[in-house]
Amino acid sequence: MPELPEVETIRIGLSSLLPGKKVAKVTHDWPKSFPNAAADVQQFLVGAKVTDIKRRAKVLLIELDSKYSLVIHLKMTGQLVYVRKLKSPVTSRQSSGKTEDKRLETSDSALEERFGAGHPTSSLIGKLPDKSTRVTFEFNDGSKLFFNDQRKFGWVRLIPTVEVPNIEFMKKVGPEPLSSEFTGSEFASRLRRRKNSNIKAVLLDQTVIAGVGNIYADESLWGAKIHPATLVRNVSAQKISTLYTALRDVLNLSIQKGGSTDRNYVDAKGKKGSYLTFANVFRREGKPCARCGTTIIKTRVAGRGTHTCPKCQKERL
DNA sequence: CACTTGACCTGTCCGC
DNA sequence: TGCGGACAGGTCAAGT
Repeated sequence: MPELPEVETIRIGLSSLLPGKKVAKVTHDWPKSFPNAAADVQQFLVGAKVTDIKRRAKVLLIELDSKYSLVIHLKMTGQLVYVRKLKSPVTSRQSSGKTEDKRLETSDSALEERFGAGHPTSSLIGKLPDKSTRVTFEFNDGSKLFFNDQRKFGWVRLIPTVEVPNIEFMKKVGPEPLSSEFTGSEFASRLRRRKNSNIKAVLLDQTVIAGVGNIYADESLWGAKIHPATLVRNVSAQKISTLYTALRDVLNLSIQKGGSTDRNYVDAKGKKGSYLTFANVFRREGKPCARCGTTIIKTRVAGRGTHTCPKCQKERL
């Protein structure tokens, strides 16, 4: 579920938390989640300082002063949650100097200050690590970054920063839809390469456009009043132009709202995103369309659960 | 080559 | 209540 807006929200969060911190220790429990050789981790990660956090498509890049980068894909259920050590350990009557208070402070307390306990924007995160924690990065100040991934589809790689553009995914991934160089005409010409596919499958294809997943495909198609199963060759130039704008609008709005939390997604501080309260079709089956009041339905297109307004988005194959 | 489907995983929900 | 199966949906490999 982390799509472009969710990964971008995490990037923004980590950018205010990690740069300058030095990696002290790394542990992991699931080899596929972080397959790098232990020797590389020791040589290029432990002791390295974070210099910058970047994003390309749905991939997060944590750059290090060792000239290596952590390349992270959250796939469906991945989370990157940063927690710092409690500033003032709870006082204990036990003999001093024996056991340090090792509890970590998630952002729950700050959230509860703002919203109250149990508020819908409160954290999904309990005590960390938990059973979904795959990799733990510990920094020299005692703070930690947890890579959690219930379904184990996500991964972390440590590779030389100069090699990042050469990995297979980076070589074939399409342009960033929110980049200022990404024009409506480029959008149209890239879509047209796949004229015999349905338009939803093409939006989801990362080699066509980067970063769009199921949520924003459905939302943008509703915005442009296009049925997701429509073959690209049957979509008018006018509609594609409308879709270009609708897609950028929903991505921008979602970044503003901290992304979409459907099930697992949380930002770098463990906080949910609120975009779905603004969504027009995604997870709104059975509810009225905001434009015409017709009941939103859920079907299957391109192998995915697909949400549409049957009146606004006429099927036209 | 263009395009579609299955595999990778675990947790949750639904029907019997 | 327990149990099997469908479902969630990003990406790559394998299929048509």
